[in-house]
Amino acid sequence: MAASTQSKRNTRQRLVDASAELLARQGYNATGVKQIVTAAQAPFGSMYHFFPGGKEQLGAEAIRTSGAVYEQLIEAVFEPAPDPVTGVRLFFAGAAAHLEETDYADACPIATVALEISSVSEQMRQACAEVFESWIAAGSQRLERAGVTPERSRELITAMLAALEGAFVLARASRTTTPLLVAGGAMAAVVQSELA
Amino acid sequence: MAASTQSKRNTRQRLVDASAELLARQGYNATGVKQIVTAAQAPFGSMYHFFPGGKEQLGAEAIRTSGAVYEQLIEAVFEPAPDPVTGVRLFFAGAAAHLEETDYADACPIATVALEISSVSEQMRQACAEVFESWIAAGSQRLERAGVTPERSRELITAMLAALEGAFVLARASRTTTPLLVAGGAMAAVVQSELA
DNA sequence: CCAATACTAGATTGATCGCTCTAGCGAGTA
DNA sequence: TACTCGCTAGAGCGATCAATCTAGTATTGG
Repeated sequence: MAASTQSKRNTRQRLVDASAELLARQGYNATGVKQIVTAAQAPFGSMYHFFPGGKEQLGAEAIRTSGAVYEQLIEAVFEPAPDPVTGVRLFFAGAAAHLEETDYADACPIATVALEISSVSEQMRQACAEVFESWIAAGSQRLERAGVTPERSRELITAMLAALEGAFVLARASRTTTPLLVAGGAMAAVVQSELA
Repeated sequence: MAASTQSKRNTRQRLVDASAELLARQGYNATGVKQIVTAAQAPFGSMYHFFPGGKEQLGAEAIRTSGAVYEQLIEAVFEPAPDPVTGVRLFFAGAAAHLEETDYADACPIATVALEISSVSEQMRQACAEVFESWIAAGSQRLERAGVTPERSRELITAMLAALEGAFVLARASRTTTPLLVAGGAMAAVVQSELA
């Protein structure tokens, strides 16, 4: 029974993980169900066994998983920073480095899907919205600890996330990391003046 | 000859215009060739007559056209502003209003395509990059006239465009205009401190 | 008026899409 | 051993994809 549950978890989880990666790199429409099960090394039949809602259900779960993983990642990057301002800089610089290392493939794991699908699938749109919301909430807490009011923290983090997402768009199109560095600089200045 | 050239221009142009609109709303992968010719009320055969490079060539041209149209639009929105700071605010507020009016369908005409396709089609990626570049160049000129150095203008406009694009992503996912308003406020502050 | 060219028209192709379906495997229970 | 049931396995469905192909109609220059 333990082994059975284990293998079940594995197959299911492999499907979600493979989806998360493919969705991040190619978006929703360009990713086929067949491609997902192949990448996950999962049997085709299992996909509709675990996800009777089909591609959409699997996609929504993959988005939420990506969201949770990246929330941890955000925390990890901010943690070693001595203050919020250098934290912001480090964060954008880290994103730039990672983007370049992956040949401009790994940007935001859900942005492409969010743009593609928000007007088509309410289920997927909601998943994306929840992930963004959780990121904003996590970031806000961090700023509040630095002495910023809750409302203002939320505004600043929302603006920061927007700058990050947009910089990813520009960076992927231009194959340059400058948008990330420049946007990071601008947002660092905003946070700076807020703390002063 | 005049009539012939006219009709030729019309059919070709209708294909480009219809593509531009569909690409903006649905992205590249979700937009079918059949859907384009139907929307353009153009004969299917004409599409491959005018665009032997197929969907990709038509897409690239549509992106460039959208870019040119929106560049005019940007200028028009900034024109009546008394100073750059209120110009920024007006711009983001206008984008928010328009997004809401179109039920969150009309955001950036090329962002979705840029994210979807930048890692797949070099031709399309380049078209998107050129459009972003032209927007940045146009915006920079405007800031330079307010007394900011060319390099700094470029940086500020790049950050502003990033904030705008990212705010669109968040706004479409959350079906809220607050990301646009908040990002606009943050960028207005940045420009403000630059001019002071 | 005729030949050449530009454009229209849509049937058709092969590939791929998401998904359903039936059949059977294998581990746990009685 | 028999039975159940979670899961595997993949053939195959109808639909749709981008693109090609052959005919055809206008329009043009000679």
